[in-house]
Amino acid sequence: MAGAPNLHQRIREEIEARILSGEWPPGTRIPVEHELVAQYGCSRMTVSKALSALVASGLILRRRRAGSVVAAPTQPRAVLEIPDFAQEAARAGVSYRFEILHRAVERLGPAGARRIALPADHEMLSVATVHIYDSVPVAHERRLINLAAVPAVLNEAFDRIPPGSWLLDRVPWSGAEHAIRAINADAEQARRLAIAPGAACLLVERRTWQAGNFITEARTLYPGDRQYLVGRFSPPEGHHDPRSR
Amino acid sequence: MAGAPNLHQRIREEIEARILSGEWPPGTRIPVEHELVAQYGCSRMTVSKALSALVASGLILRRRRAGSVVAAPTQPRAVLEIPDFAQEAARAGVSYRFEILHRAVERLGPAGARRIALPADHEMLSVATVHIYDSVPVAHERRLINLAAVPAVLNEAFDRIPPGSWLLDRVPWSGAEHAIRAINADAEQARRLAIAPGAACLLVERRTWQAGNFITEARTLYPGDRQYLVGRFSPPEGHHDPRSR
DNA sequence: CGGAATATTATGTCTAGACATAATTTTCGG
DNA sequence: CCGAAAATTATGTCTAGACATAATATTCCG
Repeated sequence: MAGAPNLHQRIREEIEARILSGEWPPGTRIPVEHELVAQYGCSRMTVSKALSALVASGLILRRRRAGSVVAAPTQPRAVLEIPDFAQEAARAGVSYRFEILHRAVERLGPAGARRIALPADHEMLSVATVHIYDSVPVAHERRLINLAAVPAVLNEAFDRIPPGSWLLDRVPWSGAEHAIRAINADAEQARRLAIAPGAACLLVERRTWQAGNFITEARTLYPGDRQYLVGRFSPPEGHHDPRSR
Repeated sequence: MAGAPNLHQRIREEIEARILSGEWPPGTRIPVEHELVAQYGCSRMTVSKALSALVASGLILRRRRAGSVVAAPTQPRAVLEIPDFAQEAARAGVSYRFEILHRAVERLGPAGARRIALPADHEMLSVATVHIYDSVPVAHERRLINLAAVPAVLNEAFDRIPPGSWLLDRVPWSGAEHAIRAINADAEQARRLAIAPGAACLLVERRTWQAGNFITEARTLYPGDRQYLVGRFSPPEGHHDPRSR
């Protein structure tokens, strides 16, 4: 008798509410499945589905025989979106263009090898790009692309699509690593971004892998006076709006 | 036929592998459930569980009658951990202490009201803290705590536990909002963090709500020359290591 | 031929059982 | 009283069905 009732979702939400409201603090034992079965008048499978979802979202822990307990709050986290420049500009209603400042095949040096945790001497395509919204430069990007993993990149001129979008469309990735830092812009960077030398900038490093093979590294510099990166997060995995619930 | 076999997980992993390897690019139709049932010799419930997990992780989309298809890659994201200073120091094997630089009850001014999206004039406890690892200041934090939501904070001296940890332990939160920026340290901030005036710093703003009520805002300033914030992320929700798979 | 009614299909949710397994409790023997 | 063996319990996984629903195919009729 189903198709829409979504009873398991209702169970999930009611337990979730009690946890988030503080009624059930961390460590509280959740009613055992067979009690919930009696309470909701459904089968154990339905209850189990609700509890599984709560486990997946990190709100509860289930242990055989010991029962289910409310999990300790996880360390706060923010989700940092790394937008595609063209898409972001389109949504904001501004024009977008980019310029390729540099393009060369290089061998990976010792500094890069350390960052990427890869033996040096791998052949990389090195590309420097500046991204421009309505004639205002918004980001400066230096990118390394592993030629062994993406040989086709040699045939791409990047005259219509910037390297980041080109890779995102073509090359699947299964793992990524990010680092975020603040740096003072040097003379070259300041000129490219049309800001004062020494101005604080956000540097986002992003490295991606596919099946254990290094694909690409992007080091993107954003002027720091604009609040480019905003993340929202609700405990642990739910998709609630902030300011609700 | 149960208890450990985890067949649904195996099905999930095999489909996942085909998607991540590029064998099934976005838009590819996944074999319909009854084909998977035949292929794995299990019930439809088991297959459905595997596919539900793939939906939850954003790898596939399921539409009635239309079948399941591989989802378009989501926008890259990084997960930014916001560590508890004491815990982080303990893990790193360094000593931790903090100093309260300022503490006062204030009414929310217009600038704060704009950031928090709350009417001004709310009573807030304002606290400024500096966090120190092995006598090196690692962060400067200015915090506002909503007295209407957390009146008990008036009785807390913060002589043993810093305000952030105190709140995390006591007050549940259900929504948060973050902003990340780079700024040049002013004279006061530079002095507190023992860095050069004008040095680039990372400013992380974090605002939390509970049941629609504003709880607290923390504006934490990190010296930018150290790479404090590292996020890792795998598409969309898996917990794979980078450099594997 | 075009639009409306109908049939088909794949997923969505659910039930009422089953056996498996891990961890705790209880029992029992020394 | 203590430690080992056995019973108990709660979750973990699974099955073979069921009806519901949304979207697409097909048929039918004017």
